[in-house]
Amino acid sequence: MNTELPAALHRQLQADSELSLPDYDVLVQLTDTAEARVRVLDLARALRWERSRLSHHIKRMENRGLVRREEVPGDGRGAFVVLTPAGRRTIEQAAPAHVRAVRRLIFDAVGEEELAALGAVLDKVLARLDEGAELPGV
Amino acid sequence: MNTELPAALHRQLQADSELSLPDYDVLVQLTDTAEARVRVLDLARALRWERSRLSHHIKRMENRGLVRREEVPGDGRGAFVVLTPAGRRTIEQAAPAHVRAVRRLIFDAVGEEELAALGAVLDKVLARLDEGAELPGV
DNA sequence: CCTGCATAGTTGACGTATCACCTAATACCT
DNA sequence: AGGTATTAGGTGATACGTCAACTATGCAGG
Repeated sequence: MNTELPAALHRQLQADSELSLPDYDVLVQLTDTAEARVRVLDLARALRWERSRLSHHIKRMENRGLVRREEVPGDGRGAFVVLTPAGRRTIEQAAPAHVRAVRRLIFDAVGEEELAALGAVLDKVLARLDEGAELPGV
Repeated sequence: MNTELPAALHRQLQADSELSLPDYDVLVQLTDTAEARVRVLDLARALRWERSRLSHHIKRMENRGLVRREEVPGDGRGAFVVLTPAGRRTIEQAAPAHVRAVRRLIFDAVGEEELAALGAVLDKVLARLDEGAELPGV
């Protein structure tokens, strides 16, 4: 399921818009903030992505005109990622169908109490992952 | 979780062997069959992979000497994927630590009845995915 | 000031995944 | 047999992710 569910959502997005699932995740983060402007590191944390991955992805999205980078006044190292008007238009156009797809594939299928049980299980495994972050000793 | 759990298992495999998680999955399928020899299409179905993906992956594994292709006597189009001795050695050496990691991250954390609940939820969503295979209408 | 270290972010190389398309062999149908 | 459709599998282009290494700025202690 952890491959086929994202794959299905990805295909739906591609069919209805020019966005990939990761594109969508990035844009959601940006629209969720007041200024549609986020520091790269904060964005990486919110998405639980590596900085490197985000950097590559932002570059691709920048080439397509969905976002752009901007300098940070106080800190010469930092960078903002900023939603462009085109980016905003794109996600606003793509969101409804995506939300419907998520509802149809998950929430219509599962039921509330099951969902809670699922959440509990996932949290436990995530906690395991965090505590054993230095895995390779097993 | 669907990104970080595979990522953790992947890192563990890489640390303890020269295998990636997909490599491991392929090798498991091969060792699970009597002759360590499987038709490409059967392998793709068992892994729930696209033929194309499998073809690319087999080529990479072939270059590393883990598997090799073999002709099918009756059918000039087909191909077997065959486990090489090196491939067998590699997976036998890698499996114990991987099994331990899976147990530690999942089965130690979750508990039997929760696991059953999890399975039920995943099955429902998978059923949704199959029935709505022609998604993009939403 | 200046040396050293930490932080923010980028880059290049490489493995992986998908898509659209291609080739060759087989099956089917008359 | 001859023509068409189907099936098995492979390929090239491109996007995605990770790792290791890099640049440049900031910052702290002497």
